[in-house]
Amino acid sequence: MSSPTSQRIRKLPEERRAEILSEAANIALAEGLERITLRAVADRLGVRPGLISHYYPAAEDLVIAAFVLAVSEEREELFPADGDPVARLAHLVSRMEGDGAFELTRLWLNARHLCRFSPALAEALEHQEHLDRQRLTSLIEDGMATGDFTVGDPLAACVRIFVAIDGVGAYVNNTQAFTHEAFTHFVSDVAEWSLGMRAGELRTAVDQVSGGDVRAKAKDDAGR
Amino acid sequence: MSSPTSQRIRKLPEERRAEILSEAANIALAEGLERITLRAVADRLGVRPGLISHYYPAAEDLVIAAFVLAVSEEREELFPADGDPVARLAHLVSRMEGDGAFELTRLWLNARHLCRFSPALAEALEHQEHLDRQRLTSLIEDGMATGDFTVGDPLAACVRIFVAIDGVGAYVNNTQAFTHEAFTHFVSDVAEWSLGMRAGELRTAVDQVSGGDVRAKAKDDAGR
DNA sequence: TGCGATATTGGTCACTAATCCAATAGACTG
DNA sequence: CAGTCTATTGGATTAGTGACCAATATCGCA
Repeated sequence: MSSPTSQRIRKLPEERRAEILSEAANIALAEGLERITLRAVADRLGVRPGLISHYYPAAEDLVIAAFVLAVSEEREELFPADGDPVARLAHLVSRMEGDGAFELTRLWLNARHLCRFSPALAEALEHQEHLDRQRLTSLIEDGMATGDFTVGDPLAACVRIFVAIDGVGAYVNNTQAFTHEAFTHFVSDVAEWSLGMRAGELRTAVDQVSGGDVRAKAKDDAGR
Repeated sequence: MSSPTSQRIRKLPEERRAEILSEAANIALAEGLERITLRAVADRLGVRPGLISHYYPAAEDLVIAAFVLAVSEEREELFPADGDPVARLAHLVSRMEGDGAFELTRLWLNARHLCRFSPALAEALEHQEHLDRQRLTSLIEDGMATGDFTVGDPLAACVRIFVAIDGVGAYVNNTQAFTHEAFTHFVSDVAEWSLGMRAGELRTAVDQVSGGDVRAKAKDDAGR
C-alpha cells in the first residue's frame, strides 16, 4: 500500500526530538551553525522539513540548542575526572594546542560571531563560558591545594587561560597554518605564567599527554 | 520627461566605484560583512542594485574589498608615526583594551569566521594580519633599540601580543561586559610579560594615553 | 479491535538574495 | 548641436530561507 518513495517511520516524540537535535549538532560542528536549516536537518534524517518545524517552531532555538549540546559534550572530553591537576591541565592544553579540537574551536568562533545577531545565542554562549570557567577554576584550586600551582586569584588565572585559548582559536580558519613557537605554545606559556609554574613544566606534561595520545591524534588528522 | 520618482545621477566610474566600496565598508563596520548585500549598498546610495553588480560582478569581491578597506584605514589610526616606542605601544593597547575599537574588533571576529566559507577572504585576511605584524614587529624593534623592550625574538613577542588582542576580542559580542582585571588588562599584561617590561610599566603608560584621550573615548561611548 | 491523538507529509506563501539583460538617459566629443 | 558611448535602470530569473497548514498515516490506548 505504501508508495515506494516514502515510507514514513513514526517515532516517539522525545526520541525524534533528540535525533533532530543531535543531527543539528553534527551539522554545527561539521559545517557551521548557519548551515543548520530545516531542509538540511530534514535531508540528513530522511524526513520532511515540516517535521523539524514541528519540534522546533523557531529555527533559531534549534541552532542554540545544537550549539549547547555540541559544546557540552566536548566539555566532558576536555575535563577528565581522574589524574593529578597538572596532568588534567596538560590534557586540556594538549587538546587546544594540538588539532584535536579543530571543529570545536571553529564552532566557538562561529557562535561568538553569531552572538552579534542573536541575543538568545549570546546568553546561551555566556552560560557555557561560565560552566567552562567553573571547571577550570576548580581544577586550578585543586592544583593550589597540591602545591602544583601558586596563584593568588584562581579565577584570574582561569580567565587568562581561556582568553589565551580563544586567542589561538581565532586563527582556526586560516588556510596557512601558523607554526611559530610563540603561537603554537601560547596557551601553555600563558598557563605556566599565570599559574606560577616553572618554565617548561607544563609544556613537558603536555608533550607527554600528546605523545601518549599519538594514535588518537593521527586519527583526528586523517579525518581532516 | 523624467519620472518624478527616479532621477538618475551619472558619475565617473572610478568615483562611483569608490563610493560603493566606501559604503560597503561602512556597512561592514556597523552591521557586519554578511549585511553587505547589493540591495543594502544600493539603498544607502540611492541607486539600483543592478548598478552594484555592474561594478562588482561578484558580491563576494565587494565584501572582501570592504573588509580590506576598513581594516587598512583603522591600521593607520592604531599605529601612530610619532612618539617613543612605549607611547606608541601604549596607544595601540589603549585602543584595544578600551572600547575605542569596538567595531573594528567585531569586524575582525566577523571576518575570521567568514574565512571558513571563503578561501579568498581567508587569503585577504591573512595578508592584513601580515601587514599588522610587520607594523608591530617594527615598533618592537624600535623599542629594543632604545632599550625600552628586552626581548630575544621580536616576532615572537609580536605574535603573542596579537594573539592576546584576538583573545580579548573574541568576547566583543558578549552582552554582559566582562570586568575582571585579568581580562580587562590582559593585553597589557601579555605585552609587559613578552617584552620584558617591569610590571605595571606599560599599564601606567596606557592609563596616561587613555586619560589624555578621555574626550575621544567619551565620544566613542556615546556612539554605542 | 476500533478509536482518538498526533507524528508526519506535501505543498504553499512571503521573503531576501544574486545574477543577467534589454532599454534608457545622461555626459562627453567632434 | 547632434551623435555616440556607457552609466544606470527596471524587470525577469533562479535559488534559498523560515513559517504555516490541511491531509494522512501511524501509534498508543481503551
